[in-house]
Amino acid sequence: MSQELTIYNSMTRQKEVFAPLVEGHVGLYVCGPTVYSDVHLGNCRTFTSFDIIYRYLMHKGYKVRYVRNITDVGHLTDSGEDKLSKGARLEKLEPMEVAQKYTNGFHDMMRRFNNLPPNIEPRATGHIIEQIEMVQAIMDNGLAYEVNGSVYFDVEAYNRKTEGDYGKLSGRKLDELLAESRELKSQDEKRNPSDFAIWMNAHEGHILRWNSPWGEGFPGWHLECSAMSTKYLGQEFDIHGGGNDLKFPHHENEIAQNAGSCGCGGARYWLHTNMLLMNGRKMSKSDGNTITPQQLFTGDSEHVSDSYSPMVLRFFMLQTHYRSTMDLTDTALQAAKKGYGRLMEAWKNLQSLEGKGGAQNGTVGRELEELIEGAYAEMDDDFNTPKALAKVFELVSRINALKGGQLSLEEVSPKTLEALKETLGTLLFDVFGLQDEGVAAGADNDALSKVMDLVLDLRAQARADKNWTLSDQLRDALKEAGITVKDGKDGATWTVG
RNA sequence: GGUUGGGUGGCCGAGUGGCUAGGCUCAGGUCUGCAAAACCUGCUACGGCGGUUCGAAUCCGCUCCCAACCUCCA
Repeated sequence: MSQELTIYNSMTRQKEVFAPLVEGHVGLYVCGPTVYSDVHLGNCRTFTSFDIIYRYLMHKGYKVRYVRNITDVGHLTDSGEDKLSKGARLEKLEPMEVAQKYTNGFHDMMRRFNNLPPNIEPRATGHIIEQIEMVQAIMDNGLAYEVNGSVYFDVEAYNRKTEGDYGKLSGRKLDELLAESRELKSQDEKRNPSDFAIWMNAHEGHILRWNSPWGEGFPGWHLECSAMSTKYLGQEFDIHGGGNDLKFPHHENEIAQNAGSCGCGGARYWLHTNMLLMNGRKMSKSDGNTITPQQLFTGDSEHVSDSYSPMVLRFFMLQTHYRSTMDLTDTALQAAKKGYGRLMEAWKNLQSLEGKGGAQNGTVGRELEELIEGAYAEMDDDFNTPKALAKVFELVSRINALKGGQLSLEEVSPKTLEALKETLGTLLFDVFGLQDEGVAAGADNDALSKVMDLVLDLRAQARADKNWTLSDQLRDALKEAGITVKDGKDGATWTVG
């Protein structure tokens, strides 16, 4: 499994063979949330995508340093108020309380989706000094100017110096941007509309403020990512990720700040996840086309007919490539719920199988090996989880057929079957990050297990007596209680939910 | 208007110049006391119009439509 990994680089707009700066190590930076309100589903999708990427890189044997920041200052609303300050005002809390509250909520949600924590989770407010130093470095290079205690990045000067680099990530040309934005807004302090604040003067009443060479103020949005990625991953590092909507201006400005402060390259591979849509349109809090993760878990929303657990959602995300838009609809979620259930069922079935063939595999054994290898190979192609999952489902059919007797275990060597248990388990749980929710829901509950053994014994007796009325009554009553009974060749099995 | 990415079977969703993923749904079948599950079979699609090619859903051109970004957003 030491194949080449190819990654789609947004900067070059093509797939490239991944080669880290330092052999065996990967520096991964992902733009984290601004913690001024509850996480929304789009965040969950993005961070789950990167979680799978993180997991796969580790699976490939890389030692990964995964840095994902928390933005808790500098991010302004339309009206120019800091998002954290606004939250503090509305909720009558300290800004740091707001940040902590939503950081906690964010962490909790990440855990529910079974996303691994990053190795470093730096906060913008914890890196004011680094940001001030970066502002200073940019000024020293003549690429920023101060006006009334605020410092602006001089985009035009930067673009001249780098011979037109500004906008290269998002495909924008500065002169076109200028023509556009001139009419939109006149921000008096800027020399140019496309310039952006890297340090902002704190007006009276602005709570978040720090001393700086330019007076009391606070860092501009964009700057924290440049400063913190540099601090923890270096002036040049491997992968930078984030949502598609951050390409411009956030990432474009980050690049400018990195290059503008040290003349260095920053990230070598840029990865962007695509948007989550609902019913064909972007999810947006402002226009009501939105649903919270919590609402999906409980099914309490006009947009869904059923509840969908975190793992059903994770499975749903796996079915779409991270660079494609993902359209959330009730029917699609229904399909995911079914598919996830079938996958977990097959996983359980696999555990009960023993290869009965000789050392040499028959056709079925060889197919099993090819399919699981194929699944891993798909992951090497820009983390193609939908294709990998397709291979897995071909395995599901084989596994179920072996279990059901439609395919013969004589065709599978014990060695192959044992290896499959190992490699499929690794793929499903370590790489995809799925969890078997059915287990958590009761099968490992000792008391319930014993009760169920008893009930099913009684029912088996009734069935042996051809007392169909009683056996059906038991089955129906259990169904009512949320327990599904299935009669198989070797007796009945049961599942919760 | 500019930028970026799309338009695939009933729904979702991959994908490659020819060998027609996968999930869900639906129909038929096997199995079963029944049911469920499972397995098998079927539903053979690529927005429109041209072009390149022996051959294109896949390459090129034009056109229509959609989404995101350009303003806070993963």
